[in-house]
Amino acid sequence: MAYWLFKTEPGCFSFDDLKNCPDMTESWDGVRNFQARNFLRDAIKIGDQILFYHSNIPEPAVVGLAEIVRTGYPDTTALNPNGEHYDPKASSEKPIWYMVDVRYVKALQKIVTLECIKQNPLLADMPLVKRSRLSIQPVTEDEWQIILIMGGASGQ
DNA sequence: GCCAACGTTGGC
DNA sequence: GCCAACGTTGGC
Repeated sequence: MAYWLFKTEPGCFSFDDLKNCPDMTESWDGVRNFQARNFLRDAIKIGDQILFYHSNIPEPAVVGLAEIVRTGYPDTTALNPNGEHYDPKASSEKPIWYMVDVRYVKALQKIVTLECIKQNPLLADMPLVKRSRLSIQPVTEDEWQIILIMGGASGQ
């Protein structure tokens, strides 16, 4: 089992949106970055655990936990010319882009802000700190445990 | 809203 | 295949 950090702008899709979706699953579509695509297509497995991160807001932070319920499959939003994620190079034969399905697990007791993550030397190697633009990032087990402790959700 | 970082594109 | 230009992301 592996750990990941998924970034989202809450104005676009928030952790509450995930919590409130009727069937408790939501497709993670619209990823248009090759490195993140490779994680979605090749590396992410069912049951992998996710840190859900809100970006592009005054206080960016990890706000909750989610998990993978379906592994990578073609992202058909790339095929819709009227959609905002349209990519004219994609086709049903060559989808280029992939998505996964995720399920809400639980909110953290307290959010773990980027500021706090930056202050912790044990988290200095996280891509979030070093290469913040990557939208899907691997998280080590140590980093996962530390962030859960900081968020008041350890040992569960 | 600014701008630095960085991924992608395209001319050569 | 290099690299400058361009577009996007995301912290501030």
